[in-house]
Amino acid sequence: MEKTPNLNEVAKLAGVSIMTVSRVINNSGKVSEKTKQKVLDAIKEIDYQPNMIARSLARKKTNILGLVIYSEEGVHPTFYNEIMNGVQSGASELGYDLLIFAQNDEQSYRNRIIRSSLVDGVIFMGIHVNEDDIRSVHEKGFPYVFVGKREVKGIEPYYISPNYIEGTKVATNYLIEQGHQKIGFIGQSKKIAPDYDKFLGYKQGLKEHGITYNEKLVSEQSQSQADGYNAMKEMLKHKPTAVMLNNTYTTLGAITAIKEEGLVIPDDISVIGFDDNQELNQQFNDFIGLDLTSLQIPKLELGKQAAKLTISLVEGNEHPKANYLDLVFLQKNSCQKL
Amino acid sequence: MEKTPNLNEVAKLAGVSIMTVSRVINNSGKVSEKTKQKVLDAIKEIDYQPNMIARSLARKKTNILGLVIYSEEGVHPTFYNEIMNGVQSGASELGYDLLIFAQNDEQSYRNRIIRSSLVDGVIFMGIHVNEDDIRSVHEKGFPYVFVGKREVKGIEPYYISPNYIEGTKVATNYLIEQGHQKIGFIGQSKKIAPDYDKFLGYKQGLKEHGITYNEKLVSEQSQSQADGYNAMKEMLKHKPTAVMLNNTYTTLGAITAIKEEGLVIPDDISVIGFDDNQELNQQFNDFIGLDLTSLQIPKLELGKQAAKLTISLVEGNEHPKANYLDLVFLQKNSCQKL
DNA sequence: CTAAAAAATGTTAACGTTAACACACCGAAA
DNA sequence: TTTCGGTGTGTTAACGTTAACATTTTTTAG
Repeated sequence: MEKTPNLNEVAKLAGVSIMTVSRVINNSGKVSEKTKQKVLDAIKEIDYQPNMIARSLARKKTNILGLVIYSEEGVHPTFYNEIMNGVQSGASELGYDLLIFAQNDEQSYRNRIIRSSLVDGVIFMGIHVNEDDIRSVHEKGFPYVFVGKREVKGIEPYYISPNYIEGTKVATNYLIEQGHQKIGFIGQSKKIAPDYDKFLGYKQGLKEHGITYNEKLVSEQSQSQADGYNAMKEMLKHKPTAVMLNNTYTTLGAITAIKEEGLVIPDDISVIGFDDNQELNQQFNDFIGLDLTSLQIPKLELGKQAAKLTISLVEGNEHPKANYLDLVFLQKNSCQKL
Repeated sequence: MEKTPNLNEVAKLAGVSIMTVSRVINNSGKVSEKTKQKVLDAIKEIDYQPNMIARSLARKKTNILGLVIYSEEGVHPTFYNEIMNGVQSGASELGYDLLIFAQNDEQSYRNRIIRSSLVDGVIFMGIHVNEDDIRSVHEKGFPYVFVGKREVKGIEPYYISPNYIEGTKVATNYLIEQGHQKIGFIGQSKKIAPDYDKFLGYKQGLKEHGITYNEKLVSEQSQSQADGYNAMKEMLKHKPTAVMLNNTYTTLGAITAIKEEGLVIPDDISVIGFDDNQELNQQFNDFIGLDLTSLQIPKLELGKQAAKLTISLVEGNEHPKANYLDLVFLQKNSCQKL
């Protein structure tokens, strides 16, 4: 590997002190136009690039964000990956780089990374984030942000989350306005906070229109296609005219069940899904030739906002602890109709 | 933010010099058992963590790998994301961290990152990698590895790639052994190297068994479900008993076409797909209730190997320029039968 | 018991940058 | 003319670690 030039060599070439070069590079302090030009020429001539490590050491700031991903069985990695792309993009826009950690790292990243001055702030992603990790970071006053709504005993953490409640409420209202009265909901899981929020929004929507909540039209099964299928099979006995689902996977299962019963979407029943996995959803829509109405989670934007919030905290700004990102409710007529 | 302790404070507390502490931390040089214990106690007491930035500066090595992702229109991000997970994991296993760059970064990462001493090596991922970027890195003797087979004029780069040719050859042989003679291939694109390799393997397989290559049974359409659908529609006129496809998307399209013609998989026609997107593939299999035989791209392993190769280069080892990773050929009987 | 070798520890100077302060120099106001 | 304030530049000491060498202490061999 070729040796990279440093400030000293630039300074020598330009016939100035290294501080002057540093000032030119950082656009800080006063430098005469003439000197500036000399320095710029020298930099160009030897193709100088500032050493980020040395800079970080001197500034006590790396301009790097850590992204900790707690992936786990049963959670589809695609979901996090898409958010990660957003985080990367958001960080990049503000001149920050992104360092990735995964929970499965052998050594505890907790000390290795966060406390080793490698990153200025950290973003946590995933459901089962280790509470000790959080406490450890929190106590040091280290800037951190969660992706997704989060409660930790004794700590009020910063988080940014899609507004699931608002999303399903809007969708429910929409269905009701279309004339639906018997609207089902599949995927209410008390264990999974986002799923429970989706359920709450659904309930609120019903309430706003004075529609009585009917337990028979709600299912707790919330994970897989099989869940969606079973739930739908059962629910169809009670003749809903529309159904809302908590994610892409249950939706697939539900559709199978609906078809099996000889019902047609949207003529016999309207379906609104939740796009956890946009690519899957789209490919699937192509395949079945349906253009399902669905609630979109703006994952890219979510990631971006998470990055920006973290950076803002790093830079010492104040923010509310809870931050919500509105969902985009996609209206595709082909799939609701009474 | 709380001030983090440094070597000096540990040294003072333990009553030794900072070098002794450093030696204990790095397990280098000789330290008596007694002193070692004192130092360890001190480290524990003040919860000391080495400062990675300072260490990097002193060692002139960051133990960070850069991953540059050239994502682009038409390429499904899931594919790269899965590889990335592998890269992260492989790097982590060897004590390296991973810094992510995306092509859409405003500033040219080329100088900003790779040449700023932030990373020890870099992995390029994506089809349209900028040749100038490569040349720039290459000339400095900076360690870099491609994911995917790569040719760059005047440069012989390191790359690690799935062995597509071998994969489709094995699959073709398998089909022939099952008794198939009229085997179609969809997705031969001269523009996309992996797709062309897949085609080559198919052709080799035929040749090895003395089966005449029939142009009518090969289609160049290679991207979307629509491509797969159209190609299959056309090809079915020539009555293949089996068909091989280049990716998950074309496979979905082809299946639609097959069903439309009233044919049954695997009774009337055998199908072998290529799993670009494992999650999609699996969800899809669940949905249609078929267990398609398919060629799996070991993306996680591919990423891991890319990381390991890069690190090995960083550490000064020699390697062949081209490195192939064998595909796993999944045999699921339910989908081939004459 | 002594010299030499080996082991344990310490000192100093990097690594490449920036922060903080110091110092010239020049024009303007008193 | 003196003094002040600004502007442009330089000097020095961090930042926290490790490499290289230096020194002290302990062990071993004769």
